[in-house]
Amino acid sequence: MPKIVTETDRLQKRQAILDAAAAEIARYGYDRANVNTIAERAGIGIGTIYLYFQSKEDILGALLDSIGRAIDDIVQECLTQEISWSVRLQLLADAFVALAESHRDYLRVQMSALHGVNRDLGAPMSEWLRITISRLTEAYALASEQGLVAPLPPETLATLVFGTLDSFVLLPEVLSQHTDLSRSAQAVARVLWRGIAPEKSA
Amino acid sequence: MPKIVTETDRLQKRQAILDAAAAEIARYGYDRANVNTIAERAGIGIGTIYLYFQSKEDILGALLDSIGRAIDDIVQECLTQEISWSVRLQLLADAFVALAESHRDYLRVQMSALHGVNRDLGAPMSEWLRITISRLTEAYALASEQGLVAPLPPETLATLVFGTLDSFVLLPEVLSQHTDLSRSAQAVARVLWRGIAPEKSA
Amino acid sequence: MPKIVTETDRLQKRQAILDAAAAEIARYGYDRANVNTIAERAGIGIGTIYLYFQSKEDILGALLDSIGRAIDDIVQECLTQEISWSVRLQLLADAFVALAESHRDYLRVQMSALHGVNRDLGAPMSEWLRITISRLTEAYALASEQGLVAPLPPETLATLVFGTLDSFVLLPEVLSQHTDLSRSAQAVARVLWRGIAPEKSA
Amino acid sequence: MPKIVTETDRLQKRQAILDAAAAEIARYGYDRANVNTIAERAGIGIGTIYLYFQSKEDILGALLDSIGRAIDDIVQECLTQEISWSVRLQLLADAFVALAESHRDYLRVQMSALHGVNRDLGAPMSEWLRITISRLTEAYALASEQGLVAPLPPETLATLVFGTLDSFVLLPEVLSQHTDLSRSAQAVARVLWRGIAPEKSA
DNA sequence: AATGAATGAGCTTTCATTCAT
DNA sequence: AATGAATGAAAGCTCATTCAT
Repeated sequence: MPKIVTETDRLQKRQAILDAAAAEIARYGYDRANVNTIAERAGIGIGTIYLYFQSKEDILGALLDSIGRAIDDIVQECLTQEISWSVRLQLLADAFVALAESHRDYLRVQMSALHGVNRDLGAPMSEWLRITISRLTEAYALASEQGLVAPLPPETLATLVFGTLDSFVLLPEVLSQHTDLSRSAQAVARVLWRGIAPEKSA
Repeated sequence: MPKIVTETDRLQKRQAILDAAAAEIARYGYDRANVNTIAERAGIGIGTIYLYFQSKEDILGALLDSIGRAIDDIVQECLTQEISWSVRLQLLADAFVALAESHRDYLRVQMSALHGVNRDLGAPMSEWLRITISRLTEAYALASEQGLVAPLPPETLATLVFGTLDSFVLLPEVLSQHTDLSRSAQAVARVLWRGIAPEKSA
Repeated sequence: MPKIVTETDRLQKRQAILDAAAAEIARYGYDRANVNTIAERAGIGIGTIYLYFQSKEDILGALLDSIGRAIDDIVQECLTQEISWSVRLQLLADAFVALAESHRDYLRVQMSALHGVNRDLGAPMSEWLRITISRLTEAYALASEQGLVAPLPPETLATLVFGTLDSFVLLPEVLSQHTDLSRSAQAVARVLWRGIAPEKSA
Repeated sequence: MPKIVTETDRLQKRQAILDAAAAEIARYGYDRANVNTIAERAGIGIGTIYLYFQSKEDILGALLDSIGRAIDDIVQECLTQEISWSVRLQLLADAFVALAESHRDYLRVQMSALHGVNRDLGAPMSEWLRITISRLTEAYALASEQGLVAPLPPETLATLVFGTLDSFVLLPEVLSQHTDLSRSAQAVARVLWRGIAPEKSA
């Protein structure tokens, strides 16, 4: 009779590995994150890691997939709702703050992949990024046609949204400042909205 | 009789090492950049590197110092001039584009340090960042008092400027898009200006 | 109430493990043969292997014992019969061919142990080898006394018989040649017989 | 001025590594031979091994190439000389004994590759084997046409020569017997000659 | 009796750094 | 000053074995 291991158990352990990996990679970067340490953090043996993931790179892939999907969900959710773009931006900023507070390590891993590691390792991330950006671009184009927002080249939109929103989590950490993210989010959302609001003149 | 090596020679060789290192780190990330390859690229022997730098980390430090100073120079230059903030933002964006085009590798190294590697390694960079940001913040605060721009929490300003401007170089590369940076810069500068322009007094 | 497992069941399962192990070791060599794969091939769980054998090394021991005994049986059978040495050699060669065709994997494992792995692991095999060789040597000495064969140092006999007969299976495989073993056996037996036939008394 | 390392130095060090590797592989088999131990035996650092060889497998390749070429040289030398096949066999046997005494480890490595390790690792060896065997076969066929030796299928010849000659070194070791190889060689050469001598009857 | 998830010792290989020349 | 052969710590990964079920 085999040891009974429920699917839930498996998923929990898998998640424990991912969390431990995210913490290590966030702190030391992908290359310096040590698989032994990750196992230790996750409270399991080294070999066990390789029962759940094919390789260290595979772990990174899973992390990037997870955070990439989370961000895309947020964006999708914000775009789906029938609200003004002013509110939408606010919602988006708030959701980013929430994500930053619940999954700060994951967000830092994404950043790390975006800039710090070998390009091909970041593939799972840039796939999501492309999806999310095209989602944003499409919605924005529609709103622009309806005169709800000022027209904007698509790449500018992406730059604004990702460049700005991602910087929330990051800069305060790098500068060792302790900022109130929520307050900061409101300010940024307001600036962005004023920046993209349609021209008032008739 | 020791070979006479002029100060100029030394500086040229040092610069060759830095350029080679920037290229390697930009391509592979700090950890995977190979000191042997850097030496080869720079056209010198491996041992020679260690006559100019204490360690690989020291090279990174010098790179970050160099790019950090360059950015600070740009910002300082932009803030010094007696121009409207609308023009100033445009100038700043253009200067970033110019930097991205002349020192793309250095900029990518900065990004890599900002997100991808061990916090300690990024120290030389965050020092410059702090200097530059406080310079910006101060100037902005003054402008805000004079009613030239809308009031804004300092951390929001930093987020906007760095988050947005850094994203110029980056996102197109990650998404494998070929964008016209200059055009994009103009759009972003305009949006930023509209975002921070003072409320029109009725 | 413990499950009733007949002795036959045990032996069948044991044999299944041995066959699977022989196949794996023949293909990959002892060290690279994977116990997991062996279990899978045998259609049982990994843990079960260790109910039948103490260790991987123990499995190898059993294999070597099995093939060693089989070869000794063949030699003993050939030596027991009342036939001329000319026919005896032919019989021996044919029996080797039959063994090679029915138990090729086992034979390859023996070879692997003879040359490829740690000396200690080969102990169960060299024991049988010694027995078989002394059996051969003894019979040959008797025949030599009776003038049925030319006198020969014992180690030469062993070299000839084992060196030659073992090569049947092997060389064609290594050289990726497809040979008709039976025909080859006849030729070798003839050469050997001519080689050891007694000097014709003038 | 670079450290002057002569080609001779390089070759000596390379040879030291090969000798150490041969000793380790001969004792423990390829898979269990430890690269660290090989380096230690060779009196160098671990990293140095990888300045001379690409990988562990590459070392094995060099060993097999070396012993394969040595054997081929012996066979070629024996076949080139204008002597009777009776003497030729004697010469061959003696040369094998000499090789066995000067390069026993190499010979055991060859055996190990022939039987013990994954087939593809043995590629460099079977190439030489094919060359040597076709050399032998060709020469034998010619002699056979001239009536100097009895006709024999080519694969039988290969079996006899390699199977027999290789067994010299091996069996005594496996059986832990101390044999006088030279005396044994003579006996075997004689038997082989009688076995392949042309039929006397007109 | 049977299972297979879990383990961790041990392996090969890389690469920043040193130092004799 | 300049070199590059030599080094060895440290890393990711495998797989024989155990043991709770």
